[in-house]
Amino acid sequence: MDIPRYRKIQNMLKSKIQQGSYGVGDHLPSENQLCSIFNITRTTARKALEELQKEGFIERIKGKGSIVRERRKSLGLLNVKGFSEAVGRNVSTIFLQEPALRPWITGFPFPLTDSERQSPCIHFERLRTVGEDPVMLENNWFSGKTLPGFLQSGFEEDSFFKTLSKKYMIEIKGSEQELKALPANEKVSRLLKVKPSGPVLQISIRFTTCNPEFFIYSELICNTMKYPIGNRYFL
Amino acid sequence: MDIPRYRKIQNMLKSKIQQGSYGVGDHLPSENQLCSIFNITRTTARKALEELQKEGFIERIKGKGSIVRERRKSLGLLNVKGFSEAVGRNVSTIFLQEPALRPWITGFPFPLTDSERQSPCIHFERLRTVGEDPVMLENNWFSGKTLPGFLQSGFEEDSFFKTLSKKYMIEIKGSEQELKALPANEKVSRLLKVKPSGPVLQISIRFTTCNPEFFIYSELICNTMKYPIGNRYFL
DNA sequence: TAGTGGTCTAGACCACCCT
DNA sequence: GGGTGGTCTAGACCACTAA
Repeated sequence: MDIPRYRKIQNMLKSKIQQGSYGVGDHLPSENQLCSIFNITRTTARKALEELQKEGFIERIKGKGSIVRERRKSLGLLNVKGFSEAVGRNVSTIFLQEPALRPWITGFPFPLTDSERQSPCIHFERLRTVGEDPVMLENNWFSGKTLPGFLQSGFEEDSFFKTLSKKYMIEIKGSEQELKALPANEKVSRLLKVKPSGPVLQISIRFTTCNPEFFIYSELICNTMKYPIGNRYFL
Repeated sequence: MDIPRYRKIQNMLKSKIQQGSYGVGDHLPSENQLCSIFNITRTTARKALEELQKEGFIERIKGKGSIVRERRKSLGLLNVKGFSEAVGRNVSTIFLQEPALRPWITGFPFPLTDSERQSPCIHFERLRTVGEDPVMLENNWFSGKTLPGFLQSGFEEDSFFKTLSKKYMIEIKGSEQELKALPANEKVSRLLKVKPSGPVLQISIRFTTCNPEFFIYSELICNTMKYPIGNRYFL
């Protein structure tokens, strides 16, 4: 395998947290316990836990241990992950435009690379709802050359990011975001059930991936009145 | 000293970047060079560089080196830092309410601890401008018991966070944020020169510090039309 | 081929927390 | 006092980059 050992352990612990095997406030195995369980050194065990801390799943306290954090109810952790990892369960998604080859839009706040400009992009548009409430209008664009067969096959587990990871081995490495409060235009107002010119939050994101020439561009327009956007950061 | 060696090196490199000794695209010393310069092992050198990467100052590329990143023009890196570290130089600050003991406000999205509720808080309000443009209305609250003498003495280098660090040894360890697009009320509209009910971005933040019982609560209201809020995140 | 960052081992000492 | 995470040493092998 070329997946590092710390990442396997990190992913295993993450699934256990997401599935509820570890609840909020629970202690994960300590560094030394991980060492003996997996036959690794503390450096490797630490790395797995540090990554989980960076992702916001746990808090690490000297003398105490690694403790599962409370996940706030807001549309959280927009930093890197997609929608479904962020909120609870009663989330649904409607495709307004199915994935297809389309020209790049202009006016996006991040510059495209030369190689991206040379050919059209794959684009799709989705409306995300929580219960009965439409909450977010989401557009995604990326170079059409990098993901062969993307238009033919569907999403894995309805998740764009899981599809990238499982089918194309593309992992998100980071993101740049730009936040703007805007008045809703007619379309946004209708779809998100905001009154005309009512305030909506526009989040423009450029995701960087393990392929240094492949970026994903997203624009999220959010009705934050009922579901504010949550966000955590650790040093 | 109780400041770890990797942090000293990290801070030294950070100052050099901020002062321009290392420009965008320049290579920082490699891990091995740092080892021999400072007589440390690679673990320590790596830690210093990894922290700079987390803060968004450098990018680390296998086979190439640690390269100073471009800083975007938007009000960047709101994740953890204050205002002055984010934008360029022509930033000014007006106190609308000087620091004083005041009762806690209600309706803040983060719950206060019992110990915080028991006594009034220190609060101040500032208006931040870039050039001629008022850009952000900032309110800060924190427990009045933890920072003796705060009301008597001024800010170091006009920076709240530097004052915390230098006078009280309080370092920011992380933050939780909540983002909302709101219509401007009369006061905000007047101060930020937004039309009445025009959209503004409200960022509510709870900063966690090295003192686990001391939090700083901030509310930023931003006119994002001309200066969007920028944000970076790395895994 | 030499240099870079990424991963990993096998130890060590420390401050801090809890009992 | 025993366990936890935080820091650090002194090595090693690897994949990747650039000359």
